[in-house]
Amino acid sequence: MIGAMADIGMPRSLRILWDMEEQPVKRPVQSLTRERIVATAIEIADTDGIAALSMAKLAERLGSATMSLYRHVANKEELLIFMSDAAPGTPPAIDPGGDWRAGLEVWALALREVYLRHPWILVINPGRPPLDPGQLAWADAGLAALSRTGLDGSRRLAAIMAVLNYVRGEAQISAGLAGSAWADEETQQRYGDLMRLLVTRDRFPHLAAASEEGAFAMEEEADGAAFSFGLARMLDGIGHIIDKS
Amino acid sequence: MIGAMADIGMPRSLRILWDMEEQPVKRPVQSLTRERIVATAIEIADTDGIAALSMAKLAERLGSATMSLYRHVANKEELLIFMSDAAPGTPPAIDPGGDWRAGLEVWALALREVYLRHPWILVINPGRPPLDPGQLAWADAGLAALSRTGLDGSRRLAAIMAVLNYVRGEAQISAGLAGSAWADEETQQRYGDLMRLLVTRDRFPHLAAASEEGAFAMEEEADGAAFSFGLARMLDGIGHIIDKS
DNA sequence: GCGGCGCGCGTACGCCGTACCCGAAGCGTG
DNA sequence: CACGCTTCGGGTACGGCGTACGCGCGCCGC
Repeated sequence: MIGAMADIGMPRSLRILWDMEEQPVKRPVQSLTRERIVATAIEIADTDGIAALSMAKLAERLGSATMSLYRHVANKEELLIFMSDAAPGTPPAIDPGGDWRAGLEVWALALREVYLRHPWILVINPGRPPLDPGQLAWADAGLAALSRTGLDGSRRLAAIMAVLNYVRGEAQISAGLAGSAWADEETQQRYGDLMRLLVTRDRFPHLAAASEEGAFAMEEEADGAAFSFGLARMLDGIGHIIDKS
Repeated sequence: MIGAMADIGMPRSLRILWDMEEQPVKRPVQSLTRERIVATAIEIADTDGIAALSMAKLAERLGSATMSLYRHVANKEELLIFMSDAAPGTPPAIDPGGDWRAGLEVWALALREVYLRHPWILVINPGRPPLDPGQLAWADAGLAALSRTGLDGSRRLAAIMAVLNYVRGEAQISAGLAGSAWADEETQQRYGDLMRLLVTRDRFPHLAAASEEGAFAMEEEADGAAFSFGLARMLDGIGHIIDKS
């Protein structure tokens, strides 16, 4: 099977990821392993941001020389692929027999949590469809929630992709703000002030109207509220076609 | 007013952006202008990708020395902010009196087009809420579509943010694939083969079930279809609360 | 005429990813 | 036991990046 993959022209990174699953251990003792490298890289990216992750810094944290890393990863891009396969962990177990909406909501919330804990996943662009074991496991978990809904296969897939896209988009903005200088409360106060200053009725009439109704006061509350609202609308929409099918 | 902004502690980049609007021209002749720099930077990022945009390359394209750019932008990060303000252009004019759903759909499609034309917008993380004139104009256009729906201000804002988040998430994945080696048809064929090879019933039961129903054959068609499906679900969900209000 | 200032530029520095080559240790084979 | 091969960790070196800093030129108001 692995051979077949090579024939098809699977990228090196994916071959390694799937090989790993097939033949679990059987390695000689070695101080530097891919697992350790990837785990440490994730640590750095989580705490200091993806921009602070350099091969030199990573090696220093591992107590090794920079170039030694290249025994285990082909280059930095491959390291990032390994990182984004490992970081999400295992998806929540969704009961295929349970309520589809509750299941999908759990799934979406877990996914958002992953993105908020590892915001750099949203920044590194895979440039290819999800084919690593990690991503497929998450897709499978999402589909589990919809398995008894009567939707056909392509609809089920389209539905979880829609939810995933929404979660991804929201998380990216949310994570971007959380990790910046705009996170603290005082600066958010300033944001409201600036908004009221810049949004005038003649320039942005509809924005001004919403602002006068207190839209931006609302926005200052827990950002989870905005996320839940959008998610609920998406689930409403999915429910709409489930009822009709 | 500009003074007030400075008092509040507005970042330099935003002050420039809004200043520009207030006092239109009145500049001496100068060969290097911020407008020209930003426009050329956008050109490079669009055609060669954001990774290919360096200050040196930009200067070369402009026929100037690298360090001359720093007379007009504080640093590269500020340049990126200027770029993402300018690139989206003016939003489509939405008739506030028209059908809200049609209006929002036009808005979402235009937004997606912006993201596909300038994929780098999705990669650079603003790290702050949208406060530049460009972003606010788009928000205003989106809100126009909902102005007669009976939703209150914060709901209208939450609704367009939900749509924006979805569009953003979808565009990011879609743009990532479009610009990669997986774009051509032959490789997509391989993607289907790999999928069928890796997705086994014991490992990913629900994914396998969807696959057997031809979910991945469907996925190979125009990616616009998947986008429209998710957007329709989101709009269905928004319609659901409009009807109830 | 002249001082100041805005503009474009050149040099230099530290950090980045990584190509390339070397030495040491463990292994099966003669 | 000797030997070569393979595998692993490391060191050096290079080109490219963003940008701090200082210089000279030309235009402007006085």
